[in-house]
Amino acid sequence: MSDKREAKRQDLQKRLIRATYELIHEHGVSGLRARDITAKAACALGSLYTVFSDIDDLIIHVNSITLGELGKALERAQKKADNPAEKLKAMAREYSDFARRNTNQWTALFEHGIKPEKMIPPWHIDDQAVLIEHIIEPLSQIIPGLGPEDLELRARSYFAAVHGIVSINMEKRFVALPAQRLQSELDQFVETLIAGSKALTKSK
Amino acid sequence: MSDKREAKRQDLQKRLIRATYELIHEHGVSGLRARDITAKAACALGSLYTVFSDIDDLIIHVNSITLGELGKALERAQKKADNPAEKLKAMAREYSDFARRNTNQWTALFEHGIKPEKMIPPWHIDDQAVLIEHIIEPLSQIIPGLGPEDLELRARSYFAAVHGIVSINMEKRFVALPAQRLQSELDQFVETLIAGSKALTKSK
DNA sequence: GATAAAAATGAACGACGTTCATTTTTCTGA
DNA sequence: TCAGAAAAATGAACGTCGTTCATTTTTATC
Repeated sequence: MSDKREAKRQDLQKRLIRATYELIHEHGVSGLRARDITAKAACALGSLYTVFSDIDDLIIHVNSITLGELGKALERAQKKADNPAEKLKAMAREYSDFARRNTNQWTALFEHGIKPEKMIPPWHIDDQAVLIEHIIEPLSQIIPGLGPEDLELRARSYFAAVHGIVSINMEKRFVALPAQRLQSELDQFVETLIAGSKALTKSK
Repeated sequence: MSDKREAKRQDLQKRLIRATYELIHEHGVSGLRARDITAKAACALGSLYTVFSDIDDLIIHVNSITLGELGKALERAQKKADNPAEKLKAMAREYSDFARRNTNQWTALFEHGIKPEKMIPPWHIDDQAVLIEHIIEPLSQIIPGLGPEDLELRARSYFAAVHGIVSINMEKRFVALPAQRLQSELDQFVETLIAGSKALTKSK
C-alpha cells in the first residue's frame, strides 16, 4: 500500500475544508481564524500549511462549494418554470433567496476582499460558470439571432445586474428592503429587461 | 483664545484623513497600515485613536470624500446630456469610467469588507444619496406617473444593476471586458432598461 | 526491522491594531 | 505672569493573528 500517505493527505484536506465551511456558515468569513479551523479539523496549526498555501486558499475552496450549491439551486428553480421569462424570474428570485438563506457563505463568495497581488486559481474561475450557464438558454429564446459570444456577454450582464440589486440589499449601504418588497422589485426588474430586449430586437 | 485645542484637533483630523486618502489612492485599502497613516500625517501612532475610533472610521471618512467626488462626476455627466435617456446613459458611462480612473478608492468604497458587528454612521449613509439622486429626475420623465417612493426604489434598483455590471468587470471574477466593450454593453443595457420601462408602462 | 523520506507538530516569529502610563501642551484664575 | 489643573500627544508595550521552522512522529523501502 503506497497510497496511505495520499489518503491521509486527502482526509486532512477534507477535514480542513469542512471545518472552514462550517465556521464560515456559522460565524462568517470575517471572524475566521486559523486556530479555530485547525481546532475544528482536529489537527495542528501548522498542518494547515502542509495542505493549503493560505487561509485564502481554503476560503476559495469553500467558495467553490458554495458556487456548486448555488448552481444546483438555480438549476432547480429554472427547471420548475416552463417558459423562458418565468425561468429567468424564478432564477432571480432563487438567487436572492439563496443569498438570504446562506448570507455568510454568500458574503464569503462575493464580498471577501481579495488581496490584489495574488491570482485566483483557474479552476475556481471555471466554477463560476454556474452563475451564468442556466441563463443562456432561456435568454436565447427571448433574444433570438444573437451570436453565442454576444449571448454569453448579455447573460453575464443580466446576471451582474441582478447580483447588484441583491447585493445592495444585503449590505448595510442604503436601507435594506423587506424580502417581500425585494422579490417584487426583482420580478419587475427582470420583466423590464425582457420587455426591453424584445422591443429592441424587434425595432432593429 | 479658547479654541486652540479645537483647531489643533481639527487639523490633526484633516491630516489623518488626507494621509489615509492618499495612501488608499496610491496603494489601495488592503495594504493600509496605521503606522503608515500616522507617519504620513506626521503624528504619533496613538494620536490616531484620540481623533478616530478606528482605522475603519478613518476609511469611512475617506469613502465619504470619494462619494462626493463621484457625485460631482455623475452630476457633470448628466448635465452635458440633454434628454433623459442620454442622461442615464452618460451617467452609467461616467460611473464605469470613475471606477476605472479611481480603482483603489472605488474598491475601498464598495468592496471594503465591513465588520458586521459595528454600524455605519448615519451621515455616511446619507452621503450615499449622490449615487441615486441624479437618476431620479430623468427616470421620472421616462416612467411618468410613478409615486416618489416607488420612483426612488426604481432608481436604486437601476443604479444597483449598473453597479453590478461595473463591479463584476472590476473584480477578477469572470474575464474583464476591455473598456470599449464594457461601455457599449452598458449603453445597450441602459437602453434595454429604458425601452422595457416604456413598454411596460404603456401596456399597463 | 533498520534506515531514509515525508509529514505532522506546536513553539516561536513578525506584523499589526489598539491601549495606556507618561510626558507635553493648553487652559484657568488670581 | 505664573502655578496648578485639565486635556491631549506620545510611543513603548500588549495581545492577537497568520505563517514559518526546527523537532518529532509516521510511513515507505529494502
